[in-house]
Amino acid sequence: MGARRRREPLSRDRALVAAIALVDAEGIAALTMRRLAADLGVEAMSLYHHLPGKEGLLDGLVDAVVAEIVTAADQAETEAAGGNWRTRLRSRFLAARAVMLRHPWAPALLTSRSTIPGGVYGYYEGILAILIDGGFSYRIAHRALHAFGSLALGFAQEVFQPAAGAEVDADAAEAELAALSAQLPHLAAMVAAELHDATDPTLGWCDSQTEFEFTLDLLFDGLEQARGAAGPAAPRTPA
Amino acid sequence: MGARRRREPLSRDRALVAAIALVDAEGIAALTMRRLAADLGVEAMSLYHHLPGKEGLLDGLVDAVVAEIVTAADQAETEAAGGNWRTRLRSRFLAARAVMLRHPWAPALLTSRSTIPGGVYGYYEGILAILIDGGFSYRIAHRALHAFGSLALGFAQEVFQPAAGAEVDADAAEAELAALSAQLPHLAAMVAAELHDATDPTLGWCDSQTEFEFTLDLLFDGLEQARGAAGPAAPRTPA
DNA sequence: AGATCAGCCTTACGTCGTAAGGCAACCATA
DNA sequence: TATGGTTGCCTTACGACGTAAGGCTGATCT
Repeated sequence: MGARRRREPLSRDRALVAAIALVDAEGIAALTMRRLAADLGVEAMSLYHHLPGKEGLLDGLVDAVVAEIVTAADQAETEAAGGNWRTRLRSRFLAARAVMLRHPWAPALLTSRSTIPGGVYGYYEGILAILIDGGFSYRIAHRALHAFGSLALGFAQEVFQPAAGAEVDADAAEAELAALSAQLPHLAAMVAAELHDATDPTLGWCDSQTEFEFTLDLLFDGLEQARGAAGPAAPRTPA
Repeated sequence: MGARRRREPLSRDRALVAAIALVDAEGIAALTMRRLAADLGVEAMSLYHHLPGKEGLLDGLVDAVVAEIVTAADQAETEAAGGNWRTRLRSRFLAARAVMLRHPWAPALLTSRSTIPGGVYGYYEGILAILIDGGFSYRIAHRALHAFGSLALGFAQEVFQPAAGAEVDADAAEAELAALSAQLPHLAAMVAAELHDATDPTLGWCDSQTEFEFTLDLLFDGLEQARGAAGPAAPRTPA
């Protein structure tokens, strides 16, 4: 209280909130020190009193996303309490995925960072606890963590994402694939067979909920088999 | 033959070869139009007579890597001819992985591009052919492709890569984890249990051959189960 | 010999991250 | 109330980046 300040003073938190809003709206490329400052009604260099540079800003974004994941996942698992390990892990991963869908820039940012955000340790601790509680050895649980990979944080490795805003040339891509069907018969046949509900006919056209959950179940099935054994059913093929 | 030219003329190929050499040696951040030109004994703008800008250069790098993968994978599968679908896919994926190990910058570059390199269509056609030949439906084969994700191109989704050159603080990290063991008991226990042969004790410490193959086998096991069925063993958990 | 042209260079612009230092409003103290 | 420090923001400036526009040079062709 008291007389209001001439303007709300800057702070690390205010900067991060504005940065997330900016990146959600216009993509990671729009996040510039100058632009962020402008959005805050301030000059670029003022940000340096609250953030240790651009890299620090990006680290802050990552920390924020991880925190959002942890919150969502904890809540989701609370709601799914009492289930078996599959159900509980599913709840966590799908909650994480919901966060990622809100922040499409997050996967690329996460995978580009070279420092591990502090929050993920706790997150993995939670996953690990579920696995151990589910009867897995530390050995298998460790490998399971690796196998989950980015799925644990809510996103699939979409090796080639089709760029936002290229949706209208559906029949153009279809024609292209038809032209290639001579050299790529299986691919053309598969796309033809699968093109019933998909609207975006590129190779990366369906990181849908279905694909995400299918992969998850595939891994869970494999893990279930491996739970007591030394490894997967056929860990080695003869050389 | 004839009198040697004053200097070897520039070309798209020479530029790409130099770019790959530069990036292999000093990382993707060192790849600058000016720097690349300097390596070629030329001015930056000269590159624009052979390449359509920086993005085009990166596209060229991606195409080159994909071509290398395709070559290696084709050869590997030839050597493994006659095997079952698992063996043949394994050969391809492990060959791709060998390529990635030669170009550590490739995964990040691949996942950051928004256009699909032309060569991957043929690559996926080959994988698809193996799956169909192995008795899978187009439906399951399609989902398998998604499930493989980046594994098909030879790299695991290493969400947090520990930055090159941070190897010496092994016991520092160990001490840190020991300090955290109170709050992260399972994680600490797992690391302690698994820290027999690993030398780089961070969360991302082991994208080793073992983890890669384990994940692969996990997926193969799951797929084997799903081959005739409509999906994984327990595709849905009760809501 | 003169014209054409590919290949390379020079110069310059706008944008980026950020180092260095200035200035004005606030607070505690006397 | 005067004073001196501190905090918070701004101004200016530098070097690096990608690249647009246009100039020069030497090989090739008629």
